Amino acid sequence: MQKTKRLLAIEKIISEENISVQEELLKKLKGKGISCTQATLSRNLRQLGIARIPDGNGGYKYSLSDISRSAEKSSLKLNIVPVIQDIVDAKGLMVIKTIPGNASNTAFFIDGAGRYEIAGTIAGDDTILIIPRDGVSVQQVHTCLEIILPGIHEQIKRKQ
Amino acid sequence: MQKTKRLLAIEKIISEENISVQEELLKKLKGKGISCTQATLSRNLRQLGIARIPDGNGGYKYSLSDISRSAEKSSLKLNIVPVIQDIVDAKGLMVIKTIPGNASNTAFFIDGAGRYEIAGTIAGDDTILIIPRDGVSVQQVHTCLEIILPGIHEQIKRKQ
DNA sequence: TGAAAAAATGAATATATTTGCAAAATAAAT
DNA sequence: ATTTATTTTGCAAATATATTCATTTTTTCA
Repeated sequence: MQKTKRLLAIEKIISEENISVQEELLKKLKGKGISCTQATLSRNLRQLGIARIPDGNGGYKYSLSDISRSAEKSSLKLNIVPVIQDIVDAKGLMVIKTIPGNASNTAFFIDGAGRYEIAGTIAGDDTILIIPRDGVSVQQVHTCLEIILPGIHEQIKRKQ
Repeated sequence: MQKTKRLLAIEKIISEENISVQEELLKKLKGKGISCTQATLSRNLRQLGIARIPDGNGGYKYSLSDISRSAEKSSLKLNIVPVIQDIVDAKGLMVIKTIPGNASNTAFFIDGAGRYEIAGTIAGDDTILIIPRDGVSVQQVHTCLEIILPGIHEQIKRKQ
């Protein structure tokens, strides 16, 4: 799915570089082999909650807006990451293991991020099933998880 | 000072109501007896760090961006303003007098706002020296201070 | 699978925002 | 007080962004 790929790429570029107009972002995307029109970009930015904010220096830059950022900064996240024990891909789905009793908190948090890539989650006591939206690869969901819970993959590696 | 009054009014309106386009804000201002053109408004919004962000509902609204918001919400501000006794310009610098023992808190708060206009501050017990960045006038620092600590000039006037 | 519905997209256009420049207002300096 | 420098402002024009509408693509459902 072209759109998901584009949304991810947009988020990534926005968070790494200073983009001040959409045409600029358009070119960066083209550089990554992703192309669309400015109109589509405008719509995508709105969907992602990305805003054009004053950069404090007389200019502007695109940036995740308060809402999306607050989800990102949430200290909850700090509590969530450590309870995750393992992530296994299976049948195009993703299974997350947590320490006992923590699956539903974690799933709730993941749901709360409102990511496009994730169709839904089901949580038991210590296991969460993540169902990617059709057309979204498990790899894309990994990327997405890393966005929601930075450092998560690194952390799992350490545990193993 | 017309501009300061307008900046304050803009902040207030933005934080109380949902404004989605500048013309709308222009009308609200007119209703309060403050008038300017949309061009000026655009410039003021940039100075204030106010951005047009997706409202999560398919629309847009103006909102203080993260930086200004964190400065604004701080209840610290309410404690800071009253301890300021006087502001005197001297030699292109600015000297702020506080009640005894409060200079360093206040300077810390001002530093925290991360304003471009201010190169740095030095605080004693009841006196702060504010050093404007090269090319920044004392007048600009006044405007900037009013942004960081709304109502501060009004308050000093009252004390005198 | 094939038809119907929904979602995504581009082209062109409408709307909104920003900016260059000159004039006006304000502050600084003599 | 007058002149000089700085800042602010409005106007008009330039840019940038959002939206409409028609079309294509994708999804849903029988």
